[in-house]
Amino acid sequence: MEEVRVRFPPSPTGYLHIGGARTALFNWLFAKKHNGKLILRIEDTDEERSTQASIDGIIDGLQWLGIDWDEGPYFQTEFAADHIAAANRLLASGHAYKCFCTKETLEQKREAALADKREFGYDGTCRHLTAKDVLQQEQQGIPSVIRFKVPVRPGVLSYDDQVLGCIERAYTDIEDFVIVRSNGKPLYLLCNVVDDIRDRITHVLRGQDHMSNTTRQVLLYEALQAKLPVFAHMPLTMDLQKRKISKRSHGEVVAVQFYREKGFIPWALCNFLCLLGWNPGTEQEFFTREELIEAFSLNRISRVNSVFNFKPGDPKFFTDPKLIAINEHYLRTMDLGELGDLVRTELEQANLWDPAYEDSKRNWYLATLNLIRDRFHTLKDFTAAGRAYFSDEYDIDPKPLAKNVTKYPELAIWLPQLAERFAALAEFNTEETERVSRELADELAVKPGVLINGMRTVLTGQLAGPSMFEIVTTLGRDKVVTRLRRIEHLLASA
RNA sequence: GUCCCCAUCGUCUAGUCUGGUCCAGGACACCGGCCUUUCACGCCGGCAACACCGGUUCAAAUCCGGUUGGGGACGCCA
Repeated sequence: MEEVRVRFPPSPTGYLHIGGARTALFNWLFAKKHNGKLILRIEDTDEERSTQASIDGIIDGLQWLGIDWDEGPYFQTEFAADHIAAANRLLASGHAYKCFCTKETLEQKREAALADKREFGYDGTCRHLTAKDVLQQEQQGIPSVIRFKVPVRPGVLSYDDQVLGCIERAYTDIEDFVIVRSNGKPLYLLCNVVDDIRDRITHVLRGQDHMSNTTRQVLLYEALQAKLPVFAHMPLTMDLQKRKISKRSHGEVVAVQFYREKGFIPWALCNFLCLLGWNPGTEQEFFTREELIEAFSLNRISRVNSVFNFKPGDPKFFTDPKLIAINEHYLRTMDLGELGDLVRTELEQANLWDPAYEDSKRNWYLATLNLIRDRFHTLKDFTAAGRAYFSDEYDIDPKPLAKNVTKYPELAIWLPQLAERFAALAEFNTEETERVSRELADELAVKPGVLINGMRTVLTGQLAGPSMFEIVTTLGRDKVVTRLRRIEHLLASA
């Protein structure tokens, strides 16, 4: 059987956004599923808008997501000779012609047609120029573009889309499109096809926004006498207002980089993205890489555009809540060693990393992550809400401070008393610490919760957290005693 | 304006091809309850959808037609 070869061809005119990442992911899954190859091809023929920073950002984003490719990155501009040769072949075979209409003229015609609410495609002015006319114009030094000559045929052009089924379009609805600029540089429509033919691409999996390109490109394949790849157009990703998401109108929330900065687990993003416009046909929602590759298939891609559900300005839903939920799931269930590596990066960035976490304190490190990860949303929480586990310098959240500490001024005496009992304990474990805590509460005739919640606030700075006596034993006697003793300073400064 | 695509809970979606097992299932979100030393964990429960009209049929979310709605494309961008 023929080898499956797919490609991801981003244009380097901005960062990698989630729509592009999803396209890359689907291609990657398809390649893996069929033991095929994924080719990364940077389509940089738009010299004015392509930037090195974009190229770096895209590659960086793909690598972070774990989407690897088998060939490339190729750069489209390196194959300019192929594109020009193809254009000349089309010219020679009568599939294309030179057009001397100026941009200005065409623009005027377009505007006039638009104003009259008429069809505004190219009117074919230069299509029937004789060889003599062409020569004459060229001798006068009039610049020209090359246009593809859409065949005059009755009926419709059709291709079989793996997602949408049979797609048809009347030949008469397709205008003669430009394939080479007047400066001699070939355009996307042509370059893309020439490259796909050269790279022996068997399946073109891209967004539905390319559908009108596809009909024209089918014509190009035919004229170049190349075998048609299989096409599959996937639904687009929209915002809540059903607008196609874009960097320009949505900003960083649609950038892959944003999720990296916000502490998302790369595979969680992949898992979320693949569920946007695809489903396995079962109720499974979480997948390992192997499971997802196994489950993936083109015919389960949805035909309907999906909404990336985020509300700008809402801090709780700064991105799609389902993405947050999936991230939380992985945070809670993933292999502790792997989580340890991810959190290490966070701690290092926050200057909280202790090399001993890799050896002598390894067990403590992993046990602590396991204890606190249950209530966290992103990797950033380990250095924010979880800071007190890794540093003695942490802030007390004002909310629990008011609710659990300043509301009971006597805690300034009680907690140091508790500290002394902890210090005197023969065994510092969950049972013993709980026992003496309840004992003291009893003697003081207060509810244990007063002591316990006050303790949580002082020890961790947080309103919520794991079971108190798990926290106490995790932090260790020294830190607990020290922190409980200094409550007076805390209250004085509060 | 022209062409193309699409239409199930707030969101992601199952079910549509092969009509009956669907007074429509799951997940997220939301609401309520439970657990509890807290809670952002966990458990249990609830709310919530077949765009509309017509046709075919014993039977339609499912097939057909129309309407409406949404999206995409219409560049010497990719």
